[in-house]
Amino acid sequence: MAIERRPLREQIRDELMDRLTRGEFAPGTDVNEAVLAAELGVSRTPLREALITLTGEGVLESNQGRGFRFAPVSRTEFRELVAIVASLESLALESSDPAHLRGIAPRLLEMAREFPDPVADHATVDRRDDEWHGLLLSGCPNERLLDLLARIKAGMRRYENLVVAEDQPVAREAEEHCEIARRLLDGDLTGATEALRANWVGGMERMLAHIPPDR
Amino acid sequence: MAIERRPLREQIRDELMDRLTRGEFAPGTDVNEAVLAAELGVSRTPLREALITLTGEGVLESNQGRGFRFAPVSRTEFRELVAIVASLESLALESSDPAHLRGIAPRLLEMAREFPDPVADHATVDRRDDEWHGLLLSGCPNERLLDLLARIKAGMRRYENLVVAEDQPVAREAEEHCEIARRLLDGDLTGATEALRANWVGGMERMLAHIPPDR
DNA sequence: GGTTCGCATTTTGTATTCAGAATGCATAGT
DNA sequence: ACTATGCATTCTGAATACAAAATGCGAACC
Repeated sequence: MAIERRPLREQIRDELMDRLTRGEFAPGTDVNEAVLAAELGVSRTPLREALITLTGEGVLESNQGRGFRFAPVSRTEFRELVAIVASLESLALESSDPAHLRGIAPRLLEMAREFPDPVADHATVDRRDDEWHGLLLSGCPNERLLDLLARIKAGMRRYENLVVAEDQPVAREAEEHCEIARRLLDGDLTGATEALRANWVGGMERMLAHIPPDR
Repeated sequence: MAIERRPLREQIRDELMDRLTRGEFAPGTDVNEAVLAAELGVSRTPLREALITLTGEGVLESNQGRGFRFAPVSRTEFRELVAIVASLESLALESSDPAHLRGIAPRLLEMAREFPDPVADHATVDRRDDEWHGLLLSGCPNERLLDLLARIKAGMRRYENLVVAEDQPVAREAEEHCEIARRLLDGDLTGATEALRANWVGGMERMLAHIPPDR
């Protein structure tokens, strides 16, 4: 067993992302460094380093003298982020080996089909969705692109807690995934890319209903 | 005059980027925190915070126990970055107001025409190129996208020092800019986007000649 | 009563200190 | 002569200490 040797700041960053995913931090809330550091059992130094990393990912904001706070959500920003991710995932798909895509298509289809299981909580749905997109992009050779996508998606995580799982939207999402998988199975890369874009735009609209009007 | 009130870490980050642009740091070199901090006249704490920020932008790498080093260059990574930036700038162009684009097109054309002035050093050429792309994207309403582009381009800066200014490539670059501007003038957004992609790919190929083969 | 000034408290921003890991060299052993 | 081990040195990683800015409250003044 290789023992864990990562800087504290990274472990802290991950822990904070976990807590964020669990809904422990509301957007707009500010961070009290001393309290949070004590809670995590570390000193302020590596905590601040993690906070700075998360700021770079758009999860937090910082203001001179006022410290860090969890970035507030806004419909505008959400639309902006979705546009970016849709573009980047499209690029990732286009750069992937077509043969590989055809190879994973059956599994993608399968995953999409078993998607709308008993109306699970949104955390489970989101995790499944992430897995699916992860597999979809698994053949992309552009490592920087995958890194970038991961970082941007981290910045979007705070939007996921706003919605409650609903039957109909989840079914729609699954249907769109099936569509993409079918195109890949046919070797229709252009069509798949188009469907992927549509999936993001559709998902965005389904989400937007749950995001309060802007600032 | 509004007096400067920014965290040291940000000022340090900018200063380091300046020095990087001036070619003071070779890719692959590692950072000695104590020395650099003394040189900048600050303590290691805000310096490290700046280093962490730059790591998030791809300018530096960090290894447990071994500190930070300027990320080495590689043809592969360069290609990856160009693909990303090309996609994102295309998206930015497509999200811009067509009327605004038509409005700035004349100025873009003008700038492109006066581009190949007496064979300036590459720093000047790069600065001009940045200005041009900056104006091109000035109408993009997607702020997150512009932020992201700025960060990714920061990560690409270290490639700019590898090339020496040459007459012919600079002329080619200018010609491509003219092409893009003309399309915008005609209101041909699709064509402009295509030409922009071509410009990035072309620029990449012109650069690749100067980047040593991979690791 | 309301507003403003000033002080106390809290919290962030930066510096300094301490601890532990990595590197390099010298020496001892084969 | 070459390898391996131990030690000294150097540097990073993390914690603590200090300084400065922001916030909140209360009293004095209008």
